[in-house]
Formats: sequence, C-alpha cells, structure tokens
Amino acid sequence: MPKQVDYEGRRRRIAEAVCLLADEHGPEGVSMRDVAARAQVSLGAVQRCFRSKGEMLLFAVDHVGERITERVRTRLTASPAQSAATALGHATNEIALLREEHRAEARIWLAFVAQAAVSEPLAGPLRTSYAALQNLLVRLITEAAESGSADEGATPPNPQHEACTLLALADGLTTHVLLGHLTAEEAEEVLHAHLVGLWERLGTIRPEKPSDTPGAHRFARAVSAAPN
Amino acid sequence: MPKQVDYEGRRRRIAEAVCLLADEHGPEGVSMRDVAARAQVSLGAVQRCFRSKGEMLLFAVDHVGERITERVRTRLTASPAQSAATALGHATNEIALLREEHRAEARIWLAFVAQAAVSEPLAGPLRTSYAALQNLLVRLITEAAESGSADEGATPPNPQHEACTLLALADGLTTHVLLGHLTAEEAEEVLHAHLVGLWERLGTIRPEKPSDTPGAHRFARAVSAAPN
DNA sequence: CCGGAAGCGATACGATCGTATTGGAATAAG
DNA sequence: CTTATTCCAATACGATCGTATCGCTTCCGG
Repeated sequence: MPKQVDYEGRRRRIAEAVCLLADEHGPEGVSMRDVAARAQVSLGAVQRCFRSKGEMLLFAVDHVGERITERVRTRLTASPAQSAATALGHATNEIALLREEHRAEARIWLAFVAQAAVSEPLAGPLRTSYAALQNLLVRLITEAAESGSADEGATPPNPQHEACTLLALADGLTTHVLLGHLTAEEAEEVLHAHLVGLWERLGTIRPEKPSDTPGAHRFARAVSAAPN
Repeated sequence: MPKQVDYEGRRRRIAEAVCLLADEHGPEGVSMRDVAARAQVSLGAVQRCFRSKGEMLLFAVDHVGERITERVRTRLTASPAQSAATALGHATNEIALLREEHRAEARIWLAFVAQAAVSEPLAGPLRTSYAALQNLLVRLITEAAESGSADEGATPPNPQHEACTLLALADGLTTHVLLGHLTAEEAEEVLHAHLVGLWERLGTIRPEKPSDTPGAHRFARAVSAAPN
C-alpha cells in the first residue's frame, strides 16, 4: 500500500477555504483554483478530494450546516440555562448569527441558500439543517410551555408554528443585517421583543436578558472566543 | 440627427430578461449573451444600453424593487381595505411573495439579496426598496393602532419594531418556501398567525382571513423533512 | 531494497465569460 | 440625394473557468 493521506481532514480544510471565499466574493465567486490556493494545497489535490466542483460545494454546505447546528447545541449544553425559556433565547440568538464574529458564517449561509434556491441537490443539506434547527426549537418551546404556566387560560400556542416563526424571523433579520437595512443592535432588539411576546404567550416568567451581553450591545465579542 | 431608439423601453425589456434568467439559473448565472438572446436583441445592443454588466444588474434590481413595491401599493389602493388591519394583512401577504405566480419574483429577489451581501453597489437599491416597504408597514400599523383600541391597557407596541418583525418574518418565510423547507400553505399559516397576534396587540378587532388562502391545517410534515 | 500503487503538482484543453473593436446599415437634416 | 451621425450585429480578444491528462515523487508491503 502506497502513500495515504488524511482525506477527511483535507476535505474539511478545503471546505473552510470554500467558506472563506464564499464570504468574500459571494457564491459562484469561488473557483477551484482559488479554493486550492486558500487551502494551501494544489489544484490536483482538490480534484482528488472531490470529483467535481458541485461535490465540493455540497460537502462545504454540509460542513457549514453541521457547524452552525453544533454551535447552537454546544451553546445550550455549555451554559446550562436556568430555564427552558432562557435556553430558547440563547438558541435563537445563536441561530440569528447577529454577532459580528459570525457575520462571515451568515454571509456563507446566505450564499448557499441563494444557490440552493435554483439547485436542487444543494437544497437537500440545507433543508436538513433547517429541520434540525426547527426540531430543536420545537423541543425548547414545548419544554418552556410545560415548565411555564400550569394555567391553560390563553390559547396554548402551537410549538410548530412558533418554531417556524422564530426560525424565519431569525433568518430574515440576519439577511437584513447583512444588507445593512438593519444594524445588528436593531435586529437583536426586534428579536428580543418577539421572544418576550412568545414568553408571555407561553406563560413563562419572563427571564432576564437572553443575550450573553448584559451591558453594552456594541461589538459583543465577550464570549466564545473560539475562532473555529 | 440619425437613428433614435427607445432606450428606456429596451432597458426595461433587458431587465425582464435578466430576471427570467436569474430566476432560472440563479445569480451570476446570467451572462450578457444569454440576456441578449432572451431580450431578443443583439449583444451589441445590450452593450449600448449598459456600459457594463454591473450597470445592467443594478438597473435590473432597481426594476424589480420598484415592481414589487408598486404591486404592494396597487394591492392596497385597488381593493380598498375595510380596515387598516386588513390592509396590513394584504400588504404583508403581498410582500411575502408566497403565491405560486410570484415564485419567480421571489427567487430573483433572493438572488439579488445574496449578491448584494458581498457587493455594496447592489445593496443600495435593495436597502431603498426595503426602507420603502418598511415605511409602508409602519404607516399601516400606526393607522391600525389608532383606529383600533381606544383602551391603552397593554403595552402599545412600537410600530417600527412591528414593521421590522413583519418584514423580516415575511422575508424569512419566503426564503424557506423557496428552499422547500416549508410549503407555501404552511408559510401563509405562520404569517397569518403572527398577524393575528399583532392585531390583538394592536387592540383591533380581528378581521376576516386576509387572503385567498385555503384554511387547511396541514402541519404534518413540517419537521424531519426529506434528506433531499 | 525494491516493485508498484497512490498522490499530486504542472500543464493542457475547450468552453464561456465580459469587454473592445469595427464595418456597414439605418435615418434624420440640409 | 447627399451626408453626417447614430446604431448595431459580428467578431476578436484576453482572462478565467472546470476538467482531463500526464509524469514525477512518495511511501508501504514484501
């Protein structure tokens, strides 16, 4: 048996390079050559890892999806929320990718989403990621609703609906921030306001600020210094 | 003076061609040659109308933005809403571009948004369009709030916040429908549910169903969607 | 030590891109 | 009609794309 290399590791490195380029020049602005240069490998090496460009992009989008989902999950288990409601806040804030240090991830996500809207094979992994996130939200909402009011006075909101709403709202806000239509602070405020409404509807006691930045909102890079 | 042509008309026709192609092949998937072919003009004619491809795209995005905004406005004046609240429902439904016949417009919008996230000149017109839509929503919300409850019991919601929320939610839902994560019906349901909540918060009497939607609840396959 | 398979850097190739150029058709003014 | 000017279709051009090919280099099994 001749030479053997760590394909999985290389694939990941290439995927990271794809992300960096997609962040800088948008989707379709990533070429095999640029990717190879960014990943510090030769074009031939990239071609050995992926049979075609499409396959490479597919792997990259899967990679990003897993990273985001993983980050949300980590956030939940790392800082054990005092209540399901605050956990919900944390998760939503994480999904929205509003913080400055996640702007790149947000741009990458948007790039892939736009591409996937016209390329069915790319849409698959994205749907999977969305489904995972939505399931997580549904679970948190259900949990919060149960731990919340024992009184059943108001209409108990449909967790599916609420999760859809939250997910779509977070996505939309992210997009608007990327476009510069909203500032990150405005988006956070809007998101928080919606969460407050949701908590009331759930009958939970309104928890403290869900964000990890109690004081100044500007440039919240206090937490999760881990680059990647 | 020699020959003279209707440049404005030609520009519009080219913009339409750009939209058709962006709808089919995504952003960056539109080439000058394809555009020319679609618009039934020669490549040279396109080059005469626009100094560069970027200029052409800029014109096209402006064109689309105006068309959408105009359509929303038309919808409002055409069917004189019984109340500001129903008008709000109509406008939101129109913005969300959920109906099948507007799927193309939605894809085009998403394409431009993704492109604009990494290309500042493109972002300008998009921001303008968003600002216009948001202003319109703010106006409708304010109107609805005034015509609504005279009682000031609950916290009077901030129209700016509500407009932002509505706009972002509509955008996010549109995206999720395009990706196939939600069906158009599910998205409409979610949007409607949010509007109901908003109406209650505004203290307005809940109006009848705001759109021509079928009322069926079909949330069976919301989550754990197909892999691809 | 060595045979040979696997990896990969370099390079070639054909297609397609945006843009520049150009020669002739079309048309309004004199 | 002539002429000057605008328009445009065709074509050329250089760059860049994804992909295929081809020799080296590298390294494991025997």
